[in-house]
Amino acid sequence: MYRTHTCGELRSAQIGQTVTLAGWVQTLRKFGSITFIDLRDRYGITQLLFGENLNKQLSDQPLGREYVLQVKGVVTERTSKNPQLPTGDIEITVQSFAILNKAATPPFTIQDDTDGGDDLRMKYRFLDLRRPAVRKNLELRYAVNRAARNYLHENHFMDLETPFLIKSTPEGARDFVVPSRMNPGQFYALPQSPQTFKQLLMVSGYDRYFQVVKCFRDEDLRADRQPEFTQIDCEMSFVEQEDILAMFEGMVKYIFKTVKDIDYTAVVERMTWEEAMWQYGNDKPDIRFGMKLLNLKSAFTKGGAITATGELINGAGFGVFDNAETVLAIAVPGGNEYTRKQLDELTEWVKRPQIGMQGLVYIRCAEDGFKSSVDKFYGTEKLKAIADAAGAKPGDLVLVLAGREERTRKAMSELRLEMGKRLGLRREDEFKLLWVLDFPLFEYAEDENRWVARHHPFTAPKPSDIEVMINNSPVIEDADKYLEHPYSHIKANAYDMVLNGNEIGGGSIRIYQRPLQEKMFAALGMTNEEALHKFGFLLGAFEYGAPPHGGIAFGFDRLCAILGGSESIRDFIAFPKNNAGRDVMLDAPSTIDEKQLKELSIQLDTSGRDSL
RNA sequence: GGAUCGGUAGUUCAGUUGGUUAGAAUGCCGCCCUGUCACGGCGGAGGUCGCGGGUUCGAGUCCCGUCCGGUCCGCCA
Repeated sequence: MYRTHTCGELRSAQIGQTVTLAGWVQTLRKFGSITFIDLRDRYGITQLLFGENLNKQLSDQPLGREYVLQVKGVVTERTSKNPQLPTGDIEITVQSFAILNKAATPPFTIQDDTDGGDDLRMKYRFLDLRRPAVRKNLELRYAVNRAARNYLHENHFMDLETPFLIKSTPEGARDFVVPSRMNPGQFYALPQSPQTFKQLLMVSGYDRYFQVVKCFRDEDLRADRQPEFTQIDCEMSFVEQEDILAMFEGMVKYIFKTVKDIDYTAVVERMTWEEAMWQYGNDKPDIRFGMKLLNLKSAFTKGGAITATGELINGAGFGVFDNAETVLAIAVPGGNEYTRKQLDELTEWVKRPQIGMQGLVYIRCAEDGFKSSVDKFYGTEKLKAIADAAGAKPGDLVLVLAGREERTRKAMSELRLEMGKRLGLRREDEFKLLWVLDFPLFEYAEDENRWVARHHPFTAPKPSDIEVMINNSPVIEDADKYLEHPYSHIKANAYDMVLNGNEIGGGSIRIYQRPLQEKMFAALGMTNEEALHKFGFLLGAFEYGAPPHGGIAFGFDRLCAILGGSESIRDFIAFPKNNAGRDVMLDAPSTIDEKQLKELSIQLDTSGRDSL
């Protein structure tokens, strides 16, 4: 037996017991004739004491950090206890030991505040994973996984596996493809999600399905985006949107309770997509704080939300604002304190290429008046009108951006988040859920002059919009006036779950009737033949009694990262890829040899590349 | 495809307007130490300043190119 206990479990209750431990050497502290060793495993650290009798034997052989050590000894009360360690009241007085394996000096220290950079950590990920901080993340991941499974199991969902080698249907993200040796010149694709399979399972009568499943998308990476990632993928039959929302806010609340011991008793807020875009400039608003966007000049929704004061402003000789397509403002609470230098810095911030604004107008609102960057142009009256319209109180700072609609809205959304961050309003330990509902079904793709599915092509329109879809041709006669096409107003029976400004889940009620699904494919510009070739199996299945159904998929990695208080999902994945989609430990992807290529009937086009 | 920040000892970093032998901390090696737990003390080894080119009497420092990494935009139904 290698061990009787782990390195994390012994307490003063076990004093006097003879135990055997095995683990890794965290540190050695030598004092001439005695030596302390901290022995580490997954469960914790236990101090070992090597007395005079063993010290010579210990010094006679090489022993260093990360050596694998087995010791037998007696649990002893420490003369000086360490309150920082759960096992700090005791130590093991070692009677005999064995070095189970040597270890080279690790390139970085195995501790929470490691001295290793990301690149190095990824190259030696197996060492990085020994660090308690990383281990905690993976433990959290497992806890979330387990909680989700428990909840879904209790609610009669069945975990069913779906294939990874499937058919490429490029619509949306790029597919990863896998060549088929037995079918020369043909390729499988790795699934971007098990979407069609779970719908087929509904047709088959497995009315509650789930899977914690890998999905693959060949797109550029981000801190919160990996080419292979994990979804909690779910589907239900005989449900309406309301049933799905109830079931899955239940799941997320259950996860909160189980994993974080948070009683999320509040009602999960809801907002339409249009409200989200209007009030936050963003389809996944962070509602932990206010600072809503105010449209001083509405081009966004037709005349809808201009306040009485706003109307006063509109077109009343406001210079740059008059010519701008959109003028947006936020009121930053307490922002009056901002110095000129800070405001200049903020102006530079919005002028960065990533934000891309020309400038930033500010109005400091003090008790005794207004001070702004546009004093030259506007009198107190107009400044007051803007401040009032933005809902600013004395002591606040009004920030105004103007320009092209889409860019300005996006920039203001970013600015709002940045200000929220600077003011400490985005607390890591505060969690706010939100459903965003009523997304548009279609998005206009300028470069192709056609409609694309905003969610995916299996999403059902709102029942009230089905007629509009069936009775109108998808053809866009005048590209400039796509907004006037009836299709641009069709709403989807789709929903996103947003947590602290991150989309953690998204889904929809699906189309389950062949004619509507065919109409959808046609609306996306597919010919009948194409539709049959790509999705004939699904259309066929819909002929054999497909039940009404819908579902949702949660971004598992992202959910874990947010619950763990991190922006990056990499530390919640045991073996992640780097920015360029590489596994630096394996050095993958890599070339394959001629023989493999030949078997796969693949010829590389090396023209225009450096020869290898 | 684009923007931006970074690359100097095993590691994390500092390195001034271009100027003598490129530093610190930590890690590593050796010696000393019986109560440490970030142990301590003394000593030591350790550098292709990412790579290539250029400017200069002289380049870690300036310029050009390139590679690698981080973050972001585009992209991600």
